Amino acid sequence: MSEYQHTCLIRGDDGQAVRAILDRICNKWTLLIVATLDRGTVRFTDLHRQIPGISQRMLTLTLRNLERDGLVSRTVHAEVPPRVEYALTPVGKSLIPPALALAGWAVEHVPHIEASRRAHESGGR
Amino acid sequence: MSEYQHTCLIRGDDGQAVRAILDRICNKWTLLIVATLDRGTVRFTDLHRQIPGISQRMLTLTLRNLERDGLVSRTVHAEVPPRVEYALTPVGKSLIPPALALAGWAVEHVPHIEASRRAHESGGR
DNA sequence: CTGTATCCAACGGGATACTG
DNA sequence: CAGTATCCCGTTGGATACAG
Repeated sequence: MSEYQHTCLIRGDDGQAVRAILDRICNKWTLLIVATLDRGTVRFTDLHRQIPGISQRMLTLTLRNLERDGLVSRTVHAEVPPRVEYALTPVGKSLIPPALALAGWAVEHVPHIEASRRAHESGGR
Repeated sequence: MSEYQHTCLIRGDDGQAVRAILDRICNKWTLLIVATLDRGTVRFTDLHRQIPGISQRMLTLTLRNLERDGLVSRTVHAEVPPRVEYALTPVGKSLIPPALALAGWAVEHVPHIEASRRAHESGGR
C-alpha cells in the first residue's frame, strides 16, 4: 500500500474526519484532562488541583464537552458535601494511544522545532 | 511499565511539550497541508487547488509557520512567471505517522462521538 | 464542594482588494 | 504566479463574582 493511500486518512473527505476530532481535542485543556483521568476516577477539585493553571470555568466547560462526546463519564454521589467523580469511558481510553503517539513526537521533535523558530527570528530581522 | 508512566508523556511538565505541538498543528489547516505535501513537492497554486476552502491568506500564513518550525521547505525558482515549491522536511515527514494514528482514531470513533452528541442534544432539552 | 453567570480581551480566520 | 494588506467578525478562554 502506498503512502498516498495512507495520507488519504488525513485528507480523506477534504479532511472532515480529522477536522471533527481536531475541533474536539485541540483546545487548551482537553488532552491534559484526558491524560489525567487515565490514572483513574478523579473528582472535580482533585482535577482542579492536578491541572495547574486551569480555571473552574474551563474545567467545567471541557468536562461537559467530553461528557457530551461520550469520552468521559460523570457520576454524582448524593452526599453532603456533594461529590462528583469523573472517569474515562472506553472510547475515552481509546484516545490515549494516539494521543501518546503525538506526545512522543512532541517530546522528540519540539526542541528541534523551537531551535528552528529561534533561528528564523534572529536571522529574519 | 505502568499506564501512569505512559501518560506522563502527555502530562509531563504540566503538558507543556504537548501544548507546544498542539499550538502548532491544531489549527484549521496545518495537518491538511502536511498531508497534502506528503505526496511530494507541490507549488503554491497547486496547494491552493488541492485544499478546497482554504484562502490564500491562510495558505500563506500556515506555510510560513510550518517553514519557521522547520517542517516544510520553501524553494523559490528564479523564473518568470515565478515558481515556488513546497515540500516536507524530514521532521515534517516524521509527523505523518502520529498524525495518521490520530486520523485513524478519528475515522473509527467520530461516528460514535457524534451519536453521543446528538443523544445529549435531543435528550437534554 | 461543585459548580453557574457575566464581562472582557486576545486570537484565529474569512472576504476582499491590491502588488511585484 | 505567488503572494501582501486591511477590515471585520466569531470563538476561546481568563478573571471575577455568585449559588446550591
